[in-house]
Amino acid sequence: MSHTNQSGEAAECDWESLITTELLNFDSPNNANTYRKSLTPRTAYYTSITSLQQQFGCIVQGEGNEMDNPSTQPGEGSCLTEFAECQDRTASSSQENDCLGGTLSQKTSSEPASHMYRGMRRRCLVFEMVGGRRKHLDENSISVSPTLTQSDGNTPSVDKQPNSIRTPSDSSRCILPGIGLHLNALASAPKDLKVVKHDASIPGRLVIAPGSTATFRSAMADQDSFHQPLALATVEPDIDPSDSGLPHVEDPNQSSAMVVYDEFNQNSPKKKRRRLENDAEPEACKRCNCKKSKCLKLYCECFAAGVYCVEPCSCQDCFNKPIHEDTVLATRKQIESRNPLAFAPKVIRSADSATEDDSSKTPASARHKRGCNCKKSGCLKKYCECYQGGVGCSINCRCEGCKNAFGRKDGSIFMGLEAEFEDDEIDAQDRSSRDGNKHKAVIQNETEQNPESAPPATPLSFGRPLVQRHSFSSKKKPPRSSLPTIGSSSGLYAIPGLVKPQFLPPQSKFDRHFETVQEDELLPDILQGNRSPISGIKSLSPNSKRVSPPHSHSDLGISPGRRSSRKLILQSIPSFPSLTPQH
DNA sequence: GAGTTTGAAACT
DNA sequence: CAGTTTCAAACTC
Repeated sequence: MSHTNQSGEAAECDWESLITTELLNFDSPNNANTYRKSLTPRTAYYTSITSLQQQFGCIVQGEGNEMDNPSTQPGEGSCLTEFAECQDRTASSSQENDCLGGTLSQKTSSEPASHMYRGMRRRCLVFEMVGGRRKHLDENSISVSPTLTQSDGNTPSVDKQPNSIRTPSDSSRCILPGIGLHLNALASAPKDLKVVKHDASIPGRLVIAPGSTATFRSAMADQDSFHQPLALATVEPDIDPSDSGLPHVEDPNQSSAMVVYDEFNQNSPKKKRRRLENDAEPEACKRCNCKKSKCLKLYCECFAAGVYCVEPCSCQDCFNKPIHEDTVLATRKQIESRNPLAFAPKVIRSADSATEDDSSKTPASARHKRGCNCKKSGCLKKYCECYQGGVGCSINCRCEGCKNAFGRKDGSIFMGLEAEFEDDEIDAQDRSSRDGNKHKAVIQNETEQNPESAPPATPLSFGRPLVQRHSFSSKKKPPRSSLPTIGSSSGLYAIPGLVKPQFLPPQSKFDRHFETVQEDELLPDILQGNRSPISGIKSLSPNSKRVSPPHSHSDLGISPGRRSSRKLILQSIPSFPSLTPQH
């Protein structure tokens, strides 16, 4: 939706133009070869490209027939359909938002596997587009790998992407756009849709989503400006792959599907990095600074995020590049063999968080998968993965002296609320440190508070950025109004089930540009249908207890006993007007 | 910008 | 599984 705006069609036109141009570039044999080169072995990769092409082609041509491909894989078909609708709507320039949120949710019924993939669709309009395009390719006798197909289902919403891509003036085509979870983080956020400005420094990135079922390649076609950025975004399944029926993406192929991004980034990492830092929107992409790991270990944020290192990185001896795809994949596989969840999102968002009501956004809705092990930071600094991910600590955490503003491990689930009271306990020091981290969060608040205005906007709010979202006022502890926000952060993660927190860029980076994505958009059907108890402050459905298994109490960071208390707390909170958009 | 702190990742 | 080392981000000055 980001691309849609008040300007309505005008904007759309620009977008199309841009895309068209990029597409052409991409299509050119030379360019195509370039991209294929590194991925050639990988069907997925190829597919991705194809998808990309299709995507753009679709946009350019304005085709709406993607829909006629119901037979495609579950996620895909629906995606196409939705996408088509979105396009239509967009064309009419009237309901961009619907596209993202309404459309997706509404369409579900028509889809075969809709139930399963619904969540995915929401998150990935972009992918949907891809899917559509893919279909196209198929017609053109281009084989699409299954992997890709799956990917499509997860594709991020097109709406958002377009914006990012489209910025007319943007030199950077960073496609941050879409990104899957991981990408999200990278790409994300930063882009203020309205200001659609891309950080040139963030050329395309390869995103390898470990578990991602969907891979999206944004075509940042403009290679010139982007240094060949082919961004591929992969989205992870909202739910456990097994649940969705989607294969876990450990498949190398899938991994391979990445954005092929540039090989040009290698020069002067420091300069690049510096440039990025100074850049107005440095936050756009993740950048590492690895010196010894060759960017082939989880120490490397890029690698861990499933993306290739890019120009902005200051890494040394980096192997996390398309040219070393095989190495990357092999390493990745090795790591996964050791720990299958190594590349899985670290933050698990509980179902409830996805509630549509802003009020329902609870901080506790998401929790770190493994929990942190902080000893000295009090879980108040980004050293803490929980804190960094914008989620509260849970019983899974082994932290000491937990003061996580998003929720303490001891059970203070609802930071927002409790924070008010508990914060008192927090010494000034803690606060200051917290404030420092959240300095920019405040800005975000407005956006969150007016999700509707912003949401569509976020081209990709995907991503890590959530942290930022938890904005407390920079100067104070989290205001009540912010409570929801806190919770929402998790919501930002596109996937209700899984998110990649680790990639959340520093808050500071995101805050500014961050645009809210409605959680519900991302919320999988399952979650919606069955809201966890926590789900909603406002709405506690009878089914509230039917929480999806994955979201155990532990996930929520609440012990069974605590659950009830938490619930009470939430319920006690009527609603947060500020957070609840009134339109 | 350099140095320190921190905690995850990796290793033993 | 626990302890130690390595690593790079986060943070401080």
